[in-house]
Amino acid sequence: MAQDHVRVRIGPSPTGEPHVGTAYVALFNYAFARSHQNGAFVVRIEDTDQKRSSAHSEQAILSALNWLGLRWDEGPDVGGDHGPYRQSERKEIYQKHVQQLLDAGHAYWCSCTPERLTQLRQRQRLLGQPTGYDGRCRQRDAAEIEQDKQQGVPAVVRLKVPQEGVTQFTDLLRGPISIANTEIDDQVLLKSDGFPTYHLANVVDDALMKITHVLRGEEWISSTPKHVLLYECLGFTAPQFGHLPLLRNADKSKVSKRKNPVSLDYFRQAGYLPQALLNFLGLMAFSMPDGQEMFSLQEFVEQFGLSRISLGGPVFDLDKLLWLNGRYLRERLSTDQWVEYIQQQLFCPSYLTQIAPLVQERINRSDDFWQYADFFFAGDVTIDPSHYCIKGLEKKPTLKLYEQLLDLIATLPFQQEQELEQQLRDFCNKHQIRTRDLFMPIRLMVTGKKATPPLFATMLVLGKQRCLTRIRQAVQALRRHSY
RNA sequence: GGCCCCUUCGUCUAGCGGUUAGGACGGCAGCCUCUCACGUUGCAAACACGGGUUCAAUUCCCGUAGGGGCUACCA
Repeated sequence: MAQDHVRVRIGPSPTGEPHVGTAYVALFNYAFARSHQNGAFVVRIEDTDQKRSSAHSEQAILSALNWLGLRWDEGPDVGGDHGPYRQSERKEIYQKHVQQLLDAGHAYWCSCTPERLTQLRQRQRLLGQPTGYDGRCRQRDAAEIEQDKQQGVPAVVRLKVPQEGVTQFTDLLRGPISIANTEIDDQVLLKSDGFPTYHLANVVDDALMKITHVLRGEEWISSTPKHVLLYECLGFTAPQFGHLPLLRNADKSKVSKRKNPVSLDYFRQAGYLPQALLNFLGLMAFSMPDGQEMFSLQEFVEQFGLSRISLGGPVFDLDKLLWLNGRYLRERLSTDQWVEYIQQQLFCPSYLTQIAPLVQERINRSDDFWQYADFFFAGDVTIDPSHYCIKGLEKKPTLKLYEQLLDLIATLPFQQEQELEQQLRDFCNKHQIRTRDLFMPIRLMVTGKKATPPLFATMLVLGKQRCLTRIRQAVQALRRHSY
């Protein structure tokens, strides 16, 4: 019996917060699978970057997708016939295929140093040539390679891309796309730590997992020819590719946490309903035949079709999401359901338990609770932007400083109060500002108040995403404000 | 710099050769109303530009411009 059912997958990389882009691509894959007879939707964890991947992040991503109600048929948690579904558990499989490529002469060992590669790229760029590996290690004989290996010289395996010809594929959404092979780099397939790169792992897994259609972000278009070549070299039939337009910031750049809230945890936490967020994502690059803008996942699936996808990169517009969420709140939820939602999402005991000790020691009557705790629940805490000024600092350097602060905070773990405090103190030191001159504005940004529980504990309870969002909002207000 | 992708109101989009270029968010104005919100009615607002093809181009083709992505031992 021929296996011709549609199988699609998403391959989130567990390297941080669950990203709204992941949800967007997941939604379209889900809809594609569900709109076909016996279509399968697979989740595969692409954790080949040892340094950045974490189990915590993987958990957060799966949990966020679950929150949205996108159920998958196969995945690391639910299993399936094509597992394991975590790339870090498939190392031998990749190893085997790398060997196959090596034996067939489609790949070769390369021990060029990062320094040489950097120089090479600089030179190529200067000459207006495509940047890429120059093939120096292509001709090395077995003895040389063996010698390197004995001496423990770090080496990678590269794909031997043909130096002539053109590689073509047909994008499901855009038609034929072709790229000259001279433009294709001898891609690294196996890193020196023994892990595969995305390109190898992805191709091998999609083939072995019998994926029929690859719907992924547009950012992958230019590496698709590499993948096509890899399928050929490995003797696999390539799946069909469709590249979805990228979600954008207001300035049209690829949506990013610097310019937008992008963490699914943020949306959950900020009181967006999963149905509303999903609906909104479904409005990105897609439209219903009848123009309907409010629809369930079920309805989306029923009407879904690749031909209804538009290609301009949609700006992720919070205003419209907000409006849509409002409609769900008042049109789709009964009072009882909303009460339940509030209890679970806003006043859930575990959250209150974090807040209570901070407030308890500074009040005399429990109804003063709000006075010290409102900002733990409020969405918007903006106050007069003049409060965000830093003593003795002009507007421009102040804004710059806040940008750097945002960058710093974005990288902090938000686990321990002392660590957070230390990092922010170091930040002050580095920029030669007195801590009190920075900490009060931060306090006002994240709480809207001068008197609050200790700043760092407060920030931890609020969580990184909310802190970032509030500071970002405050900085924008300050930018518009004249000194 | 090189390669690739994209281009309808500020934003999300409909349109698949002949339309007064439609809807939604946001904006503005009116109505509703004890306030606010909701709701509702109306208004302003777009086919990037230049060549073709065609009786006819927003729609098809080619350029230009603009935007975006990629250019890692990250995905």
